[in-house]
Amino acid sequence: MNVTSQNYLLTLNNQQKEAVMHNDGPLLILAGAGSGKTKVLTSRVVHLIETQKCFASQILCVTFTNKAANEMRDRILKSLSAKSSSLPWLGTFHSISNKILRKHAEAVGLKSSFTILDTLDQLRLIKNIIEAENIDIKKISPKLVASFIDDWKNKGLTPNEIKINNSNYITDTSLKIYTIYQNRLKIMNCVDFGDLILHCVTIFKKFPDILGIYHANFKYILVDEYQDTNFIQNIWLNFLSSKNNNLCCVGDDDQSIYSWRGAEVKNILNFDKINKNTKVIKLEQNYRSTQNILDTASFLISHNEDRLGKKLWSENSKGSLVEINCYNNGYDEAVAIADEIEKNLSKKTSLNQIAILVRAAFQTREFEDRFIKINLPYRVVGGLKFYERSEIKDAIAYLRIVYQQSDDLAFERIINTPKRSIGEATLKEIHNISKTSNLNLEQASIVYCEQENEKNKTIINLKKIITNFQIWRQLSNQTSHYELMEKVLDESGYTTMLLNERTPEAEAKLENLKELIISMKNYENLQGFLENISLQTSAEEEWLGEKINLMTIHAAKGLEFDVIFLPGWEEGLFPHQRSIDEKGHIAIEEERRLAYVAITRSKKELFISFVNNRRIFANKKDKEIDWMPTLPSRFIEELPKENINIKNNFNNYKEQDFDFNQDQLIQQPTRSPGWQRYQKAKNNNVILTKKISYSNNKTNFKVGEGVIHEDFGQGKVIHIEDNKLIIIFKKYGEKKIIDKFIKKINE
DNA sequence: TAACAACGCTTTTTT
DNA sequence: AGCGTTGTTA
Repeated sequence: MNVTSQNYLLTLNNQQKEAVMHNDGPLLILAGAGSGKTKVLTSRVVHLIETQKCFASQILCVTFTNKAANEMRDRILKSLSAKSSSLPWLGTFHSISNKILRKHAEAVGLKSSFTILDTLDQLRLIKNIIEAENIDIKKISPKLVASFIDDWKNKGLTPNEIKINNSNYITDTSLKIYTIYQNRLKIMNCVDFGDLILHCVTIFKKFPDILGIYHANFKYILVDEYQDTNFIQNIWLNFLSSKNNNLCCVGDDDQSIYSWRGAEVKNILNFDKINKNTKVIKLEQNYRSTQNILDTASFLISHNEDRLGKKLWSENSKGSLVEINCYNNGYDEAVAIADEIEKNLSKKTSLNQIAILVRAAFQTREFEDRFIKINLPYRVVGGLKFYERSEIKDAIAYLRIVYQQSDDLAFERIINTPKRSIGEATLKEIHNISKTSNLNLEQASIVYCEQENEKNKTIINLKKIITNFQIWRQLSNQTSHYELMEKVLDESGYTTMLLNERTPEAEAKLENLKELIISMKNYENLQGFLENISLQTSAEEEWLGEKINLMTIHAAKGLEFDVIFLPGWEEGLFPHQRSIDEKGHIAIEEERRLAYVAITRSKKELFISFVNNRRIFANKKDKEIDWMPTLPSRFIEELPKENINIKNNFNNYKEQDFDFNQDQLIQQPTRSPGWQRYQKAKNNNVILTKKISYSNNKTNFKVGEGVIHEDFGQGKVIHIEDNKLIIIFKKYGEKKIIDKFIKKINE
């Protein structure tokens, strides 16, 4: 080994170096935010290859997102001295499972050509089953069933392994649907996301010889974002690592933000207990953020009880204080943030280094509107998923049915798009034939056509499209997949349909289809394209050009920017009411971790803001705007005051008597709700958002005590922090309220 | 019976 | 604001 080949070691600190050079045996790296986690992982892979511990093809490296996988691949390949290496087993849990499952599909009763259903396909299938089984859709929604099925799969449970404890209509019906759902998937030769992992585990369990192949191949296993693995993913890992025991996991319990998807923090908390002789290395030096940002994040996360605890430190400069802003409404907030970017930041910072991170995807809209208006370029990251657009899904559905006749979901999707007079009633007939004669929908359609009057318009159209399927199927063996796509779009009438619409939307769709055809050229053939498309969340994300980044906090995980804006820190939005309702305390801790992730994305400057009135959605009918008066997020109060600077924009408006009339875009005949709220607050002495209290007063309320609140009615105290009470109200669920607005119930 | 228009209900986070 | 469901028309 020569010296130059060890360049990757030069810039590492001692802990990082120890992690990179660790030889065999289980290794757990607890890596705080910004501590060089990716660098350690990539360096370790490079180290293993350069020191000839194994070949590149013998390393299994698992990430959660394609983005992370791509970045890691780039970085590793750049550092390797032998440029010819490739990393065939670097990818997401799902993409690697896909690869494994294609090789051994028969072992679980599938054909290697199986199709991967996305969430929308999944919902459609569930809905079909609900209809076919005559279950009342009003009693149980497909979404709910889907979440049950996902939960079960995340726990590694197949339908016959499930034992329902507290049996009720919802769980029983969901289980019944789950059973049918799995059968339908098998018949259609389809899998969903959960199946990719679960089928692999089933294979590992049932076929030791197959598992042996992977034991022999995977000398080292590395896992990124380990805190977000769920039960079944962990089992998956344990199977694969059980022979060599060279499992290296990197994670941060404070950044666990996917429990709603089944992630179990206990995987990381118990790692060293389950894997004997685990070496644990903590990376606690932060290289990313300024002191102020880091302190803010650390102080906030210290409010969580359930954590391993790390002491992040940094040699970086103090930097500027974290700015806290308060605005009247979401529109003002968007205007102010756009102004800040336009006037102050765009001169010294690249727009690419600025990001606005939101709790919920819909929040980006207000910013988009503003940016369009003042002509600031932006990109929404992860927002509009290319392959989930309806026209793209339609196009792919055509290819799916051509590729695989059994794909009933694809058949149903496009059989009447464009319109061919094949309506609901016809489809129902076809379904009946399919069910009684055990045929797929295409075969059933042929039977149906023979039964019916051949002069019927519907029958003529149906015959025609099925003939087309057959012609295209022939053609798919002779022409390239992208030429086939072009032909299918033209001959099916899809292109004509869009052309006839003559709307800007239709034109955009045509453009997207062109883009699809171009991107198809990246795949070798039809099979390669269809096998991978469902796992590809976005077409080559457009990171080109100078643009402001808009995304959800979840999507920002693993990324960093010079300047971060965090709007919408309001109770109900962040922390999100729905998560509070569903899981209470545990959810608050997860929301807090989410806030921690958000803050720690920032390298230099951080702006947090909240508004007094959040617009929910516009009601078209009476053109009134629905407003929700909001309180600042409890997380605002949990920030360390010596690191933040509260800029009170609220006061400016108060001097103008808090009148919203200068707000030109929202013209309202009456006083705005914000004004009304202000008046009410003034009279009732209710908490005003401008007064952010840091008092440490102790309260004389007790946990468990019954209380009453003017607006929220009766409730019970379930948690106390200083003078702030968390109360479950009978009607409004959990809220956090300062004690002086609460009365004891018997007073 | 299919296509089109009007109504109305919902919005967390994702491979 | 966008989609699915329901109601109306051809």
